[in-house]
Amino acid sequence: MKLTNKGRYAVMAMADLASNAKDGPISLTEISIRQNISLAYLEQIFLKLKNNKLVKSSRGANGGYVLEKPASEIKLSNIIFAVDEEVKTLNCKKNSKKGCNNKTTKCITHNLWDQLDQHINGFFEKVKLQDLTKLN
Amino acid sequence: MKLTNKGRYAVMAMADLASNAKDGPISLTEISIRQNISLAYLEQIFLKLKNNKLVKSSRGANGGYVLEKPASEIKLSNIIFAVDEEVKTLNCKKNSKKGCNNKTTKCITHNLWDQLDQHINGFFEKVKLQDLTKLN
DNA sequence: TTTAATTCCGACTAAAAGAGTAGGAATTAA
DNA sequence: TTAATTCCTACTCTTTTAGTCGGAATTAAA
Repeated sequence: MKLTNKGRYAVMAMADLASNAKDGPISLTEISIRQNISLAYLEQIFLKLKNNKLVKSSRGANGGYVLEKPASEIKLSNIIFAVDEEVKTLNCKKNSKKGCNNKTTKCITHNLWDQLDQHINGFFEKVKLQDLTKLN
Repeated sequence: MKLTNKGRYAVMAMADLASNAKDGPISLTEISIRQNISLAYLEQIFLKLKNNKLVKSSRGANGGYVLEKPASEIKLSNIIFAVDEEVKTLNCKKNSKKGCNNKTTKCITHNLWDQLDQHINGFFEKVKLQDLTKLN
């Protein structure tokens, strides 16, 4: 599975965006200071968030980002997926015609890991960006 | 969180041990062949499993391993924990006196990641080694 | 029209973790 | 005595993570 700082930062930044919404867009500089994440790193992350249609940008002075949709409609899975590309624990060879571990059959744990994936994904599917502010 | 090949291999090996139980102990060579995991790697893994009292060893020729407890009493969390040392997704600074990201407060996602940890751990707590054979 | 603030973009790098190898010592059944 | 086996430590190669860096493009405001 991939659940790294980058994924966490993305969630933090999106939550920041949601809870500090104001009239115009919010600049990464602001978020960088509030969340203590390097600006350059945030830029990388927001590029992906933007490509995944989670935020809209305006360039130039006073530019920045806003959420593309209401926070109630953004699932955490969307965010994680956007920056980490996959939420999968399954390390079995996926694309090989053969089964796991290059044997002809699925390994004993194959279904188990599948279930775990569903379990974790389910968690991130359930929680919306909006819910985050309530957790604190 | 750490959910790596090593953890998966450990579960596979333990399941192998459970389902191929016979009169005497089972050697790592056997498991290595059946599960297609390198012998040297298995040795590393079983060292930890043994230290965590999940298996018993007998040395010398015809030696090998047996489960220390019935498969119905071994939780997957025990196995994962034994080889991966921790099941934690939380990347926030843990031991620092300060909060996450060196700020004085917990980060927005702190509780969220805590919940996720519990969610995943709950999954591994529920499943027993014995249950694995039924999944296939 | 200039300047400063900002997003955009690709390339680069250092550190850590993952995945496994290698070599040999100790033990024990046959 | 020998072969099979666990035990143990150290090493190495590769991939991933977690950023940094430099500069181009854009735009509001002075």
